[in-house]
Amino acid sequence: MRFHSPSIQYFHAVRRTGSIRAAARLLNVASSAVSRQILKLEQEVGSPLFERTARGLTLTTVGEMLARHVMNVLQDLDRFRSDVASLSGAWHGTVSIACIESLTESVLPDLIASHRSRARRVSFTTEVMGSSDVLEALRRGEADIGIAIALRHPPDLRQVALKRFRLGALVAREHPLARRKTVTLEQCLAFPVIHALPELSIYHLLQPLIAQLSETPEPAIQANSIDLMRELAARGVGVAFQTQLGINRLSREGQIVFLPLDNAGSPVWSDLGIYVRAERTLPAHTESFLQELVRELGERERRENAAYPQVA
Amino acid sequence: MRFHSPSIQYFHAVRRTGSIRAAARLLNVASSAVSRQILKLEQEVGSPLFERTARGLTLTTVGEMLARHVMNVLQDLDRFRSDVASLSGAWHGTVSIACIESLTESVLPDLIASHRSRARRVSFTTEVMGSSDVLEALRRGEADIGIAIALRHPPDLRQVALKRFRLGALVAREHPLARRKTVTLEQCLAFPVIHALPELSIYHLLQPLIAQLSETPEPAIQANSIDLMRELAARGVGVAFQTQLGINRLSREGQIVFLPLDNAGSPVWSDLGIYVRAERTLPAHTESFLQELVRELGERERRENAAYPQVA
DNA sequence: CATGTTGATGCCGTTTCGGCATCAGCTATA
DNA sequence: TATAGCTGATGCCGAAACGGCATCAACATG
Repeated sequence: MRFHSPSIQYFHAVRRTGSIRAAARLLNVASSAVSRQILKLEQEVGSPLFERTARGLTLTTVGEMLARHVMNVLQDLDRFRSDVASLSGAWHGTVSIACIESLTESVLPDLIASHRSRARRVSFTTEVMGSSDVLEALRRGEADIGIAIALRHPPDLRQVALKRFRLGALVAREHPLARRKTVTLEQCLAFPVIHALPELSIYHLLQPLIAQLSETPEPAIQANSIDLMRELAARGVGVAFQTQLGINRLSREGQIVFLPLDNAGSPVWSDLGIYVRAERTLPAHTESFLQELVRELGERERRENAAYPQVA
Repeated sequence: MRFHSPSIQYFHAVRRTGSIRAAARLLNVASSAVSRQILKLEQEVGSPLFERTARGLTLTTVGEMLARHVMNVLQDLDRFRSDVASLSGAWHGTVSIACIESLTESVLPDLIASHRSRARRVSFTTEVMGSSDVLEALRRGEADIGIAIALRHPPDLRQVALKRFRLGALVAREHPLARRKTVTLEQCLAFPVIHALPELSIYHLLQPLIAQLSETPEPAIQANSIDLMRELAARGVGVAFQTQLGINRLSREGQIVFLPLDNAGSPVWSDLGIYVRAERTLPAHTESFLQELVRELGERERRENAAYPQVA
C-alpha cells in the first residue's frame, strides 16, 4: 500500500537521517536514486530544500515547510491504513508514546496492561525523556502521544488535556516529618534533601521557591532519575520532591509517605499536559488509548484532590 | 509542483466526476491511463474503491476512506504551496466560500471588497446554496469556508463560530405594523404574508410556530429567494420574515422596516454557523479572511443586540 | 598528505506510464 | 427490439521515469 511518490518517502527519510546515503541504506536503494529524487523535488518546488554541508543535509525554511506537509501526509496515510484494517475486523497498530519519567511507575504500566487485555493486537512503543524532548519528538512525528510538564507548547502541538498534581515531599516511614499532614520547604531543608538536577522539570518548579529563602540549603544529594530519588527517599537517605503519581506502589505498601508541599499557605502545583500533533487525525486505536489516558489522569487528579483537600 | 503520484490525483478527479472518461477529459489524458491507475490503486489497497455501474463509478466504503485521505493530502498541499508563495513576498490564492443567501446583500460584499483592497492578489469564489448543501460542499472539499444555518454538523466539519440573529418581520415603511417595536406571529398573519418555501431554512424555523397557532393562515405568496421576498416586502406586497442581515441597504434608506419577532414573550433566533473541514489546516490567506468573517459577524450580532435589547 | 566521508552525475538496463485502438456490457431511444 | 451512445477494461507499443553501478569533486579528519 505505497501509493505516494517515492520523492516524499525519500525526502522523509533524508530529513530524519540528515544524510542521503544514510537514507538510502534505510530504504534499501542506491544513494543516487535518493539524491536524484531530492534534486527533482527541489526543482519542482523551485527552491532548495536542504543546505548541503560536508557532514550531511540540513533543512532550509522551505524544506521545513515541506517536512510539515510530508509529515501530515504520511501520518494521515497511517490513519487511513488503520481505518481500512479496522474495517476488516482486526484492530491493530502501534501507539507510540513519549513521556516523562513520573508516569512509568504506575500510570502507564497500568493503562497499557489494561488496554492490551482488551485489544491484544495493539502494540506500544514508549520512550522516556525530558519535557522539552517530548514536545520535540511529537513535532518530528516520532511519537503519537506526548505527556510532559505543561510548558508553553508550540502552536503545531495540541494540548488535549491539562491535569494538575500537587508537588510534595517524599520521606521514609520513620522520618521525623512523616507524621505531618503537609510540610513547607523550610521544614524540609532542615533535613538532608535529594535534589533534582536541572534536566528534570521538578528542578525548575522548586528552584524559584528555594531562591526566595534566606538560608542557603546545605549540600545534598542530586540526581536526574525520579526512580532513584524515590528509592533513596524510601531508604531514609533524605527528602525527595515529586508528585504522587510516581509512588503509588511504595506508598500503598506504607514504605514511603507523601507530604503535600505548602508554600506560603498555597499548594505547589505540577501541571501535566497531554499533547498530540495539531495537524493530524489520530488512528482509531490511538485515539481510543488517548481517551483512556485522559480519563485515567483525570481520575487520579480527582482522587488526589479528595485525599488532600485544598484550603483555597 | 506536482510531487504526488498520479494515482491520487486521478482518483480525486474520478471521485469528483463520477466517471473515468470524464476524469480523463478533465486531466487531459487518455481514459486508459486513468483506468489503469485506479486499478493499480485498488490492487495496492487490496479492496475495490469504486462500484462500477453502467452510468459511472460510485465510491465504496473503502473508497470513501481513501477519498478522505486524498482530500486531506491535496488540501494540505494547497496550504503548503500557499505558505511557500507567501514566503517569497506575494500573497496570493483563492478563497472559496459556500454560503446561504442571507449573506449576499451586505456581509459578504462588504467583507470581500474590504479584503481585496488590502490583499489584491487574493481572489474569491462564492457560491450560494442551501444550508445542507453548504455542509456537503465543505465535506466534498469544494469550498474552504461555509456559512449556513447552524444545524447539527457532521463530525468531519468544525464549527468555527456560532452567531445568533433575531428573526423578524419585514414590512414596507407605510405598512400598518411599521410603527411597532416588535410583532408577534399572530399580528403578522392578519396581513398578507410572504412565506418561504421549504428549501429555505426560514421555513423550518417558522413552521413549528405557525403550526401552534389556532387559526389557519390565509393563502399568501411563497418564494424561495430571500432577495425576492425582501423586495416584495419593500413594495408593500406583504410581510416577509428573515434576519436583519439581508436588509442593510434598504433599511438604511428607510424603505423597509425590521420588526423583531416575539413568540410568547421570547425572541425567535436564527443561528448562523461558520464551518470549515475539521481535518485541515487552512492556508494563511484563507485563515486571515476567516478571522475577518468571524469578527464581522460577531460585530453585527453585537450591534443588533444593542439595537433590539432582549428582555430576558 | 592520505583516507574516509559526503552529495552529484553519466551511463545503461528495467520498470512504469500513457496513447491508440478495440472489446464487452449496459441504457436510452426510436 | 434494434440501434446508437455511453461506460470501463485490455493488448500493444513507444516514451519517459526510475534505480543501480561506477566515478568525480569537495570537504573533514587523522
